[in-house]
Amino acid sequence: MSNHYQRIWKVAGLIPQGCVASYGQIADLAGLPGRARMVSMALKKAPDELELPWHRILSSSGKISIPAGSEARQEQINRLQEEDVVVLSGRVSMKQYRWQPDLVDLLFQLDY
DNA sequence: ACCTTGACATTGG
DNA sequence: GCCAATGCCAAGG
Repeated sequence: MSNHYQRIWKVAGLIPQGCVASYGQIADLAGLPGRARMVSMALKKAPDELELPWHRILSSSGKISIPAGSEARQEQINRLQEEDVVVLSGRVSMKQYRWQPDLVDLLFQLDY
């Protein structure tokens, strides 16, 4: 598996409960600017045992990106609401919940 | 190697 | 805020 996935998984795993991030934001933090779509792929391929908080990752507009009708979509909504994140019409207010990590801490966390 | 697909982002109307 | 057009790029056929 490419080390890009590893980096994405690592960053995604650091999103605190009650917060959300966009695919693009995770890509940026993983040192992969412009590759938001790779984040979605990496999440789909992530081993279950990593227990990544995939539900905290949304489109940049705050909309849930999982297609309607999918079972995972409702699961994402449920998980967010369990963390007291308000979801209205399949959307979360990025303004209120966006993760704003301390970049220095992040570097330590990622072993750079 | 070529073409299509997508759990994306940005821009312009 | 919604939508369409564009750009993007790894995966899978």
